[in-house]
Amino acid sequence: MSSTRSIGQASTIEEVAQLAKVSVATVSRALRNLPNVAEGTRKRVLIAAEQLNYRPDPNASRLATGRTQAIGMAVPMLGRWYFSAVVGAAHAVLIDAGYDLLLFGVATPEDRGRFITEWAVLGKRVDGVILVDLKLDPNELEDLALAEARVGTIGNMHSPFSSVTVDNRAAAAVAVRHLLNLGHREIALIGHQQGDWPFQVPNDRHDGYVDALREFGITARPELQRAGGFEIEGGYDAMTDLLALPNPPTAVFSMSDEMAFGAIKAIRDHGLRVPEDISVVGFDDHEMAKVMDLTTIRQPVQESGELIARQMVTTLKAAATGDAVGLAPVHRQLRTHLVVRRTTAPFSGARLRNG
Amino acid sequence: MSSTRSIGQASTIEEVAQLAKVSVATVSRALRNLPNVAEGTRKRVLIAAEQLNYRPDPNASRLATGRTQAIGMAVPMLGRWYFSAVVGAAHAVLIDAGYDLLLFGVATPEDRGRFITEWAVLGKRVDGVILVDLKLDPNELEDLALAEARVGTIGNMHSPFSSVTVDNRAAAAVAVRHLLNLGHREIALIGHQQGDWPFQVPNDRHDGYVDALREFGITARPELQRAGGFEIEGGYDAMTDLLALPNPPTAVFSMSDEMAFGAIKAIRDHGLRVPEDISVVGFDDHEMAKVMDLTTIRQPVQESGELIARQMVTTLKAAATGDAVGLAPVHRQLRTHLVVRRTTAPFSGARLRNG
DNA sequence: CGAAGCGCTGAAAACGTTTGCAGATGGAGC
DNA sequence: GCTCCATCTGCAAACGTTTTCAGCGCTTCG
Repeated sequence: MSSTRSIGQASTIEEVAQLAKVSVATVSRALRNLPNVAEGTRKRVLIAAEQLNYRPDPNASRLATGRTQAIGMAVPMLGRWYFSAVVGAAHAVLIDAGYDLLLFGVATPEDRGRFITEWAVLGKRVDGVILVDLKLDPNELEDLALAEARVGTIGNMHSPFSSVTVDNRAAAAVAVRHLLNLGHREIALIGHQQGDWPFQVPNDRHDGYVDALREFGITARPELQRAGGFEIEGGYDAMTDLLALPNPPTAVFSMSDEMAFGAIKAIRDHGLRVPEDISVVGFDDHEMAKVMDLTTIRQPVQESGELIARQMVTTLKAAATGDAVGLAPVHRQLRTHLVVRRTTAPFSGARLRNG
Repeated sequence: MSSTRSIGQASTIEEVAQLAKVSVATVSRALRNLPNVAEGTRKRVLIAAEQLNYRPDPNASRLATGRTQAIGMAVPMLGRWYFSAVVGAAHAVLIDAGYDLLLFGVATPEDRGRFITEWAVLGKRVDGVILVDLKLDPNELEDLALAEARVGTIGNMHSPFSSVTVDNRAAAAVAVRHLLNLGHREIALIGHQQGDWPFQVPNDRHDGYVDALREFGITARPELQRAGGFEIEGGYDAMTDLLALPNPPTAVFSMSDEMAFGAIKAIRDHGLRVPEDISVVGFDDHEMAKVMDLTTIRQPVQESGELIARQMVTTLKAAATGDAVGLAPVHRQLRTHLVVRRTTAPFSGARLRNG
């Protein structure tokens, strides 16, 4: 009985060949279901392989073929819900298609550079790379193109590579417009990043915020815009600062639900109520948004991960078969929509004042 | 200016050798900082390598050495906060130590088997494997041992392998005792799993729940124990069921914070208050626990990930240098503690009744 | 009956490293 | 001057696959 599941030593294709009384070439062909091997032979090989519990050494394959059957995923902030959700969804698709998934955390622009040049392009670790919310600079784009890297992106569109995006600018505008329509005029923004920031998404959402305000004849005021680091804590701190303003905002648009959660907590800790005193709208539709009754912009997170993974798989298939048309990048823009829950309410008419 | 960062074609060790006018063997040695290469030579090689932007092909290295410089992480439910936090923490350590991180989602027992035998043991993809919350059966243990696999585990202790754990049973007992001390007697459990379940952790927490009740002379009642799938939704459903009982519980211990969040939502949707009507205590100290004011058991999630990763790195170093004592497994048990917030309160004396 | 074609198989050359072994060089000790 | 040793270097054999090319035996067709 132990014979059926005993693992034994790793065996080589050579041993399988001997046992099946064929050459290694034939074993290789038989196991990969190539044509041109007689049915009887294939069966003998399969039996021998089974008996020896043979598994081809992926490193040898990779060396011989130049293909790795692995794809890399570059992700800023692995701990954030959005990213782990995307990775989880992509993972399922990739494993299913027989690819290994290598994870690469990209916290800083330098990391990103290292990742792209050393790891992805020069280091032959993966057949393709999925970039989540990373904005590439022209040099990096060129490097990747020169290396004929297979790239898919989520969050940003880079025209030479397939992408899955949402219209962050329009979606943010929808969120802010919702607040404006409720009568709010002093609307803060949490998540704004000043200066060079290696991500595009926050910039787009910022633009949407400005757009919506402008429609109502309002110019965005810098003191109402706060960085939040896209974490709960950062949202909390940003909101705390906003509450200390002489004229605190009556509504807040947060670029991520997690920062919104922190903001809500800060508001409550301050003795104020959501939405009666301050309205809050987030972005993501985080799984906790329902629990928190958070009004937010839903974006299809899992679906994005799945789609880009699937796209990557087809791209690689096209590359393998030399199908040029299959290699053309495809860009998909998925829909978002506003989910109104209970953290937003009409402007009461009462303005808060400090000092 | 483009010359400094141009990536160019991947170059082989052969070309570096020619440029530096030495043999490939010397290049190999020089780049790996082996002794026995003259300083002048090493410099020539470094310059040549730099100039050609050379990076060794990892697959060729792996084939030649049998080492992969990669470690695999097996994780059930990639999307759950706990797991992504652990992965994130481990990732940082591993990348830093020069290892690649391969992710492997293990949703079912079959997955786990496939992972262990085919992927980790027979497939030479990784030098070591970190198992998060996976319980191995004796066969799998034996397979891994036979293959001399380097294994580290989080959540469960398997004596032949290094581990980082917490005392789930004792910690759960602390949580339930907290409720008992507040006067609660009808205490429900969310997260209980019936039948064969491939994870140990829930079983331990279940035992702790039973332990604490027994100390107070209470026998755990099956109808108060509900599975919750360790997700928000599951917690919501479980709580909804509990609320429909003729005599609903006055307090709930949830095996994870996420299920606790769902439970709280269910209680509120039912028109009841937390903690006035029902107390809730969770497990994890999820980053949202603070926002939700959830009383919970804090466990050192990031620290666990870091520690097991570090342990893996030292184990592999020991294996490489043939240091037998360094290979001995080390088991670390980290402390948990109860964080009392505001979802627990003394039993009011009023029992809820349905029907 | 010979040539051509087809289906199957095997020999051997890649793929790009690492490493055991031996050789070359030069200095120290006698 | 010779031996010995230490230091450095190169040759060539691995590592375990894939893939090209040629060859073999049969059938088919002219």
